[in-house]
Amino acid sequence: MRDPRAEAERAGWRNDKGADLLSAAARRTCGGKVVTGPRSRRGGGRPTIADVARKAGVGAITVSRALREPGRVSQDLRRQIQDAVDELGYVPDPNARALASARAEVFGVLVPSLTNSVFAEVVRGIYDSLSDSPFRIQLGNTHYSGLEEERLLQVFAPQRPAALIVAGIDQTPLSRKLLETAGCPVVQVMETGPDPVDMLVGFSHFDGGRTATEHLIEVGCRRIGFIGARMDPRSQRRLAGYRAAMEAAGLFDPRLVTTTPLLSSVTLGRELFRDALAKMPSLDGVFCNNDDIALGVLFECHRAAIAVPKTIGIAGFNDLDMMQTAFPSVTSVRTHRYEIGRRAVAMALAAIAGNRPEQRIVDLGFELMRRESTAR
Amino acid sequence: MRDPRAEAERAGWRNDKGADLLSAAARRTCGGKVVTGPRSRRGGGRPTIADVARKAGVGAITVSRALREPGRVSQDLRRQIQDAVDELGYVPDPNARALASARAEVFGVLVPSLTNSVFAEVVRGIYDSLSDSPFRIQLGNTHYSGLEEERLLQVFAPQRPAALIVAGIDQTPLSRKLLETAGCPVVQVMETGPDPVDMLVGFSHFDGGRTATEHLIEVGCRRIGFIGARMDPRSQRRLAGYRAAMEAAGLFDPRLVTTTPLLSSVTLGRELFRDALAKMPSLDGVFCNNDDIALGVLFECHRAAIAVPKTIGIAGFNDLDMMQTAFPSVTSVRTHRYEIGRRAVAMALAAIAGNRPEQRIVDLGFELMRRESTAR
DNA sequence: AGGTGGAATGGTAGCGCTACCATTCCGTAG
DNA sequence: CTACGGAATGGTAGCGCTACCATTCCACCT
Repeated sequence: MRDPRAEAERAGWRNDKGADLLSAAARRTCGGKVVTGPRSRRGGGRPTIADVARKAGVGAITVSRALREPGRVSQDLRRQIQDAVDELGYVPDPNARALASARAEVFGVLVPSLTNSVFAEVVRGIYDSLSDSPFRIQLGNTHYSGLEEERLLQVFAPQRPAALIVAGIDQTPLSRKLLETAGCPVVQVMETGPDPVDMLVGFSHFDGGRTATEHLIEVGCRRIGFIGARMDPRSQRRLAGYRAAMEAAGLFDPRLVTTTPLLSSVTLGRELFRDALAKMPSLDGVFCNNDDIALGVLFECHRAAIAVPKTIGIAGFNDLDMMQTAFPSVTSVRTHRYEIGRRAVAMALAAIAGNRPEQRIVDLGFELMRRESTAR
Repeated sequence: MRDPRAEAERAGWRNDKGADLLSAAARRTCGGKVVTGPRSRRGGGRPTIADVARKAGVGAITVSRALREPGRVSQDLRRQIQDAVDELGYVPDPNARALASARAEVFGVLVPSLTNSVFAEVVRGIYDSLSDSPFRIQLGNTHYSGLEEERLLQVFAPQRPAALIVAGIDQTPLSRKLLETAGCPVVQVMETGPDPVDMLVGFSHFDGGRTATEHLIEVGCRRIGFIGARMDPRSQRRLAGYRAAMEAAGLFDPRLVTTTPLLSSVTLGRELFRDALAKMPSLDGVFCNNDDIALGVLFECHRAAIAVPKTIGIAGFNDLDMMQTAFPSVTSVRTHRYEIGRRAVAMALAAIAGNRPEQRIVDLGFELMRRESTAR
């Protein structure tokens, strides 16, 4: 199974010194002076655009054009060049291309978490939308940190990406400046707001939080707790929506709110719910910051034999698949994560192509999924 | 808030024709002949290594060395150069660097899914391990398809990545050849096996499946079903482990096995469990391909008032956080996904540095977490 | 004093591609 | 018939960096 040639190649990069000695030995000397031939192909022997041009009997630049703007090359040459490309197995070097054109075919994507399934789905939408394009994706994990976001933008910008997609609208001033001066389309995602850096696709977390809370009030809950983890700006807005609904109904009480900066998880949801109950045993509803928390609440209700929705109504946020299957099924605010990713890419591609979307701010909304957990 | 200069810059790339006209207007003519000065900085005015060299009063190559191999430059110059770098805000251009050195500071990472939290955690381990290194990450989603994996490898290879990390050991022959001839360290992850392309970090899915099944047998289950979705090679090996344990105990019956090629989800787990029960109502245990499925089974048991573990014991795979919090808590095979990502990077970095790990195959094992769902 | 070897630094020549012209060749208008 | 303009193609000169030598300088030996 093992290919000895490949093995030898691997040995090459294992130790650069070894490789140096080899090439030194292979060097020719002539009359005491060292004469070096043309530098041996560092690229590992892959064909270059010049090889294709030679084979097709045209200039290198024509090959370049045939590949990038086929319309500008006559059909005959185009076919000839394509044949040469196929025969040689030529693949353009993206690094050389980026250097020469001062523009890399890369989308920079910054998300606060790779494991939070909400962002994972946005990222999946982005990947799926770009899989047939020449664009690669450079993904960065900001860990919900503005400073980390700044750092990553400073790493991404020098690569001159074709577009940048970032989560949220609460960039630090430096991050915002980096985005503004990146010289490429920028799409902020997952939220909505009046003043995007460039383009924006998302929905209103405030409205989502308010809608879910209003629903709990409608079905007869009165002492409705808010349980939230990792209170990032989006969670804060959901909390604000909750608060607005509660205040409008004259039901708000700060003791109803239980939050933590810790990263969200089902287990943490259970613990926070226990804290909330200890603080306020008469709770008859909870709006959870997200579905992980809601699931933790649901499990604790099972464990403590608290009837859902009879004793306590539960509403979550995001509508993960499991919420419809849970027992009882859990009311949640469905958000269109995958579609946000797709839309962000579509807008960026349009801008790159020169026709920016007329609508710079796209609100994809949300949908309240009423289920058993609030059916009272 | 809006910076008009940035706005203008954006207008520039909106329409290349516009930019062309601008620069054409700025071109000087002299005696009827068009004279172009040195090509205007396409890079957008960012400082280059030559600017730093000039400022520091040294050769460009010395700056390059000071940045990449500080040990080979005297301390005086090093400081001088660092000052110039700081003052100019110089950041090396990764594209130029990759072109000149025929080696990009990029890790190529191929996973079958971005939303499956198992791979998300591997990816997180990889990102966290590389966040302080100069290496970037190029992530590819194979969608559990061998052909897609081939396609992505053909995209990645021309970029001459510093290392490749791929999920699984079941590459197609072409993919395997691409990996072998990539000329960089290759780490296969998530599984173990005798014949890696280069290096390997993972665990035995067969043993995991067998161990979970043996545990169900030990606690007294006899008619133990296997429920699995998206039967990728790893799922197949878990199934094989299940089968081995069942056959060893004289309990195997093909009607106990319920699988589907559909993508795994909690909802699908519930449906498959209903199918399994319809086929075999006397089921007294289930080993689930993964925790999503197990959760679906658990919810269906709640809904159908099937006592867990009394009537049916449930075991899952991967031990997601929620399994310990579920009610009843669910027995699962804990796998070390994050650590696999970290270890893969550590091995690749060691190989890049020239000292390949003595151990090319690392088995990180797994741990059976016995919980209420099998406490009979 | 001359030789030797190593450390520090620099010059040159590309890496593979594309921007920016220049050139050629046609069809059409004058 | 010539001038003109546009379409198709090519040549040249880099993009910003690093590999590969060459050079310098010094300590240390013989």
